[in-house]
Amino acid sequence: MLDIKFVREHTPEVKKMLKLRGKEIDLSPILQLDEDRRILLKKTEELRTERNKISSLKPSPETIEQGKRVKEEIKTVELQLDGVGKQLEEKLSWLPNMIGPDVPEGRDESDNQEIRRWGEPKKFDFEPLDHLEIGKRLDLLDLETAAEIAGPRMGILKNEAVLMQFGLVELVLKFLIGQGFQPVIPPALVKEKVMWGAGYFPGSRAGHYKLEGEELYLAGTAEHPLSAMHAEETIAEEKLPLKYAGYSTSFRTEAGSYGRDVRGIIRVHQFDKIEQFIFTKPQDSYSQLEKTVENNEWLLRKLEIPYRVVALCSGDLGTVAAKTYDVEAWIPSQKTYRELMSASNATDYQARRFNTRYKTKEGKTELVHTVNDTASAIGRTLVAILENYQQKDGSVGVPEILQHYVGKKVIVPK
RNA sequence: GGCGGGAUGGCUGAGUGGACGAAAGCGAUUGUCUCGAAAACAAUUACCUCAUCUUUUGGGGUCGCAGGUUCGAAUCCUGCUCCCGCCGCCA
Repeated sequence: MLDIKFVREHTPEVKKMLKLRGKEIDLSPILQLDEDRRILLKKTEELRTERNKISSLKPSPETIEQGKRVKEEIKTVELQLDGVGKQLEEKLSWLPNMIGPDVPEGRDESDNQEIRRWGEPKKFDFEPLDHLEIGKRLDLLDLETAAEIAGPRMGILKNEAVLMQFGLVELVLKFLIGQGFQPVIPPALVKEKVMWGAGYFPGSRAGHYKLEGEELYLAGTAEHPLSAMHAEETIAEEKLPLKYAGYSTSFRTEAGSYGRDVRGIIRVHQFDKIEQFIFTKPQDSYSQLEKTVENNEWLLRKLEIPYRVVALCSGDLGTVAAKTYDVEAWIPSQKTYRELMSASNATDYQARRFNTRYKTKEGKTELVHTVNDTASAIGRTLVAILENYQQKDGSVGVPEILQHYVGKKVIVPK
């Protein structure tokens, strides 16, 4: 969420941000509500001052009579103030974050800017199969049975794919622990206020599952519970940055993605993921963002999967993100790079909603910044491995770093 | 799921209608003392917010949360949340 004071004092910049993001939100109702609220606040406080004065006097029939009158007035004004305040917050919570420095301007995905590439896409002397076909032939993936059990966009991982998943989890967690991250398995069910605080509500409500009869949602990513870990807290400066590596199953309705990535497990309702989440001092958030991306690159290099790093343009940026890098792996069957990881600096947008602050050495309390990045979206990582390591005879090589987890160098048809 | 107990400042904990933003102790910070430290003594020690002549002054709010009663609520009433204990169930 943006600071209303900031919106008031930097209205032209906020308008420019909305334009760059391609959002059509009219600021005038927000500014009007803000003004109304401040007038009502002043009025309320004046009346309260009066009440406090009266009630500090010795009670007499006159003062009690006066107090009764003031009480009624306060009631009316407070009711108005409350109403205006709620409207303001509702409207304000739809505004996306300000755009960070060096974010390329653009309308959509096609304007994203490639930052760097690593590795050469492998030349196959045969037509490479897609991961679903490979998974079927090697008995690693079963989407038909999954569909019977749970409907479309679901998957069953089997055999070596399962071993690879656990291998990846261990590999990535150990690496991140070495980088100062605390491993965490957070709840996959979260309260509405968590979804709101993380910045996904109200905007992305439709993308998430709500539990019948409960005020709980299935987390769409470990980012949701992790972002709330220090809500309503003031963290000591020397504890920052606080770095968490959260492992969690993630759930997405994928509403609005009809027809996209329908084959295989690139886009499914349920997947497992390790997420990097960092609470940091404001001045360090952009450098932390770069570091998380380096961690992504470490993994893909270890797996020897060609990738590129892309900076999202203003129009493709998510609501909470001031800046986002996507790390995309080469997918041979699609002859293109596909998003595996996504790193964002949310600056103080989430911290303001959660009221997560830190105390500086000078004794001032300020909002922290939050940075989040996939460490490994395991399903998609498996896709990249299967496709890039496939061989002409139908077998799939196991990346060297995972061989000891899988117990073999090559997966052959059973 | 049932029954019982609880929630007050960084911590422990007092406070059952007005003088309470809140006793006392601990902790922390500063000072005196000391070569230095400890001890002792003294002082300071929550946060949010609005306005302002913006290292100033004044106002408002905050005792788990939300309502209510009252001229006046940490204190009374209602609902909720969370924590602790016992029983039940259970991986």
